[in-house]
Amino acid sequence: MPDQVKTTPADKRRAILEAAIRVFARQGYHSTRVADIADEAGVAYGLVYHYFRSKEAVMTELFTERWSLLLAASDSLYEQDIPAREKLAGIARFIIDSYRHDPELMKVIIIEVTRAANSFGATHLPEIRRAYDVVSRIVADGQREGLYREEIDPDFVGMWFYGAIEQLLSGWVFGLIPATDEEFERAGEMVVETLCCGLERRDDS
Amino acid sequence: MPDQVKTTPADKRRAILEAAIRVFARQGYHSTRVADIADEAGVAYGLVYHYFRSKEAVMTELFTERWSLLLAASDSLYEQDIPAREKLAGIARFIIDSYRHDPELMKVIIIEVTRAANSFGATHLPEIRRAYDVVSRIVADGQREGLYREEIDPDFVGMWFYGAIEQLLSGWVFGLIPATDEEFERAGEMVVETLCCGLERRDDS
DNA sequence: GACGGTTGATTGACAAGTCAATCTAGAGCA
DNA sequence: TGCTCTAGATTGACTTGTCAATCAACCGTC
Repeated sequence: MPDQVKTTPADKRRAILEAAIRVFARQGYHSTRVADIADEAGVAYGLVYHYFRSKEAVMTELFTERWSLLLAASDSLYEQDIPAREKLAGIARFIIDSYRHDPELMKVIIIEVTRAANSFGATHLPEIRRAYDVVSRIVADGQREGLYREEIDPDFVGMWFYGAIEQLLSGWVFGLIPATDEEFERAGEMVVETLCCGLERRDDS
Repeated sequence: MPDQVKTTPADKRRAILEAAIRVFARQGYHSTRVADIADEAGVAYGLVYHYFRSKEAVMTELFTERWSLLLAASDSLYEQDIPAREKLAGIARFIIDSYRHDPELMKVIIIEVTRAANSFGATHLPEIRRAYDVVSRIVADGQREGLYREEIDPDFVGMWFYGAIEQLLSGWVFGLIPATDEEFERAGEMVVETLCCGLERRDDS
C-alpha cells in the first residue's frame, strides 16, 4: 500500500475540527451529538475527548481561531493611513471573503456564536464587542476629522454595521438571496456606500 | 377570602404564557424546563400540556401573537399615503415601542426566534421574511418614484434594516448600550436617518 | 354523577462524558 | 537485526443525569 499516508496525531486533531465544521454547519450545534463529529472524522468517539475537553471546547476553538483573524485584520486596517471609508470597506470585504473562502465555518460562527446571544454569544461577548469597537473607533475618528456627522453615535454605527453584514451573510447561508460571485463583490461595497452616505457630512448649503 | 378572584381556564392559559415569557427571557428557551414554566405560573406540570401540545408550541404562540401585530402594523403603514421615509420610521418605531412596552417578550422573540436561524428561526422563516419584504417593497416603490437610488438592491435593504434594528435591541437586552427613554426615542430615528441619507438620491449636480 | 380542569409521579429516550482495555511507534539495548 | 518496554493514541461500551411528554387519579362545580 504505497499511498497509505501516515497520519500524525496533529492530523487527527485537525480532522476532528474540520469534521466539526461540516457537522455543525449541517445540523447546527445543538443537534449534533459528539458521535456525529467522530463519525464524520472517521475516528472513535472517545478520541474527541482526548483532544478536547468538551463538545463546547471544539466550538470555542473553531470560533476563536477565525475570530482572532478578523480582529487582527481590523486592527491592522485601523492603524493604516487610509480614508475611514476604506477601512470600513476593508472590514466588510474581509468578512465577506471569509465567507467565500469557507462558507461552512462562517455559517457556524455567525449562526451559533455571533448571533446566538444566549449560548456562545454570551461566552464570547468580549471578543465580539472588540470587533464592533474597531468600527466605532473608525467612525469616532472620522467625526473628529470632520468627515462624519457628529449627531450619530459611533457605538450605534458599530452595531448597525455588524447587524447589517451578519444579516446579509444569514441571507446567503439560508438561500434568501443569491450567493453569486458578483453579489459577493457588490454587497460589501453596497453596505459601506449606504452607510457612509448617511454618515458623511454634506456641505450642501 | 373576599378578594379571591375566580380564575377561569382562560386565565390559567394566559398565566402559563406570561410565565413562559418571563422564564424564557431569564434563562433562554433551551435551558428552561417545562417544570420551570409551570412553577413560575403557579400551576401543575401537566397543565402546561393540557393547554399546549408541547414546549415548542408555547414559544410558537408567543412569537406568532406578537409578530402578527408587527406584520399588521407594517402592512397598514405600507398602504398609507405618506412618504416612504415615514413608513420606514413607523416600522422602526413600532418595533422599538414593542420593546419598550414588553422588553421580556421582545427579548425572547429576537433572541430565540428571529436571530435563532437554526431552531425557531427556521420554522418561522416565512413570517420573518414577510416583515423584511414590506421594507423591500417600500424601498422599491421609493425607487420607482425616483426618491431612492436604483443601484441599491431593495432586498438587501430589507435585511439591513432588520439586521440593524435587531442588533440594536440585542444591545439593549444585554446592556451593551444604555436603554433610557431618550435613547429609545433617538434610536429609531437614527436607524432611518442613517439608512435613508444613503438611499435618497441627491441631485447635487 | 359526569365532565372539564388539574395534579404530579412515572416513563422512556437521548446524549454527554468516563474509563478500562487495546494498539502502535519508536527508544534503548544487546 | 531483533527484542523489549513505555508513553501516548485510540477504541467504544457503559454510566449517569436530564427532561419532554404521558397518564391515571383526583377535584369542584353544574
